Amino acid sequence: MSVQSSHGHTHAKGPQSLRLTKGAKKVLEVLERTEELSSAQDIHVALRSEEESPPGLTTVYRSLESLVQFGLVQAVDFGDGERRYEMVKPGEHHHHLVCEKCRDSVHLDQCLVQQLEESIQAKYKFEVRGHILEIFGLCENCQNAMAATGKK
Amino acid sequence: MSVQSSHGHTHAKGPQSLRLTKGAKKVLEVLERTEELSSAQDIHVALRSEEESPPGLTTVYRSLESLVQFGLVQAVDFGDGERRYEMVKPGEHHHHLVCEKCRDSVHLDQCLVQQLEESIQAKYKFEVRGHILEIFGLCENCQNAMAATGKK
DNA sequence: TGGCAAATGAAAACCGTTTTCACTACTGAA
DNA sequence: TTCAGTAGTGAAAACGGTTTTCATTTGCCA
Repeated sequence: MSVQSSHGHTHAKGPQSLRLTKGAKKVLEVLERTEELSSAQDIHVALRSEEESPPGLTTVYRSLESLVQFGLVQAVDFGDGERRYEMVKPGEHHHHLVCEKCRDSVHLDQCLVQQLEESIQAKYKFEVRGHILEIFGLCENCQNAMAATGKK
Repeated sequence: MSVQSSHGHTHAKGPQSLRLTKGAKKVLEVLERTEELSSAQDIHVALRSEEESPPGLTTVYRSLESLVQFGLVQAVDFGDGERRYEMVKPGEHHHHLVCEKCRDSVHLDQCLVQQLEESIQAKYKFEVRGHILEIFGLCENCQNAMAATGKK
């Protein structure tokens, strides 16, 4: 897949040929320097605080969609009704530990599911194309905080 | 945790003592005889087609919430904006293969993450309390259908 | 039976996301 | 360089699942 600049007339006939639009570049910049996962609205807020004429929310959503198609960004869903995004480091694929208390998340360094896929494929004749795995619980800090206050 | 009937005055002081309300029972009945995952709206539709005075959507949502708290039902989120629910068979914990085409889902017979939890706990000092793992792809039928029509 | 808290339903509020539509910006061709 | 056409953008509206509000009903208990 080739990534080209915005507004180029490509004569590619793909469903939609992918371009890196201006807005998408700004979105990507935010994600590049953000350690944690960001929601579309997070990104929008960030852009508004630093750009003179920041892209609107709509454009942020659209940019994220195409960045995901590019494979530059991956969407992560914790099932709390708000999708989050992060840069894809090439060749990396990983999951998160999400603290239920402070919502901080930690990357697990590699994909824990890969080795399962083959056996699933064989056993169920199911063509695996993707998966979500997110692990919830309490980070060390919150464990301590709760122990201190006696809350459960 | 004790499950009691609706409207009972329990003198338990828990945050909210859990009761199995009339609406929740009906919701549970639907889930009991449903093989696939059901959304709140699925359940509501099912109830409307078979009850003289079916619980409203609001009640279905509230029932599901408490059934999840009871531990009788688990919520599953595929990240498509619609939460689904299923009965928890005691002691069972599993994940799903979800076909991206027809949305059918197959239960995996056991939890694939359990053995990971210990090592995560040790390595990250993270207290694991739960996780989501759902695997997406194409079921055998849809693979064949696509092969037949040449679609990709 | 009367009182009261819990349960319920309808409608409205919510909130993240998507769609619509008018307008702007860019590009390639003439 | 201008023109035409297409892609990108933003504001506002639409959407859809879920939650909240609030008035009403239900059923337990004294």
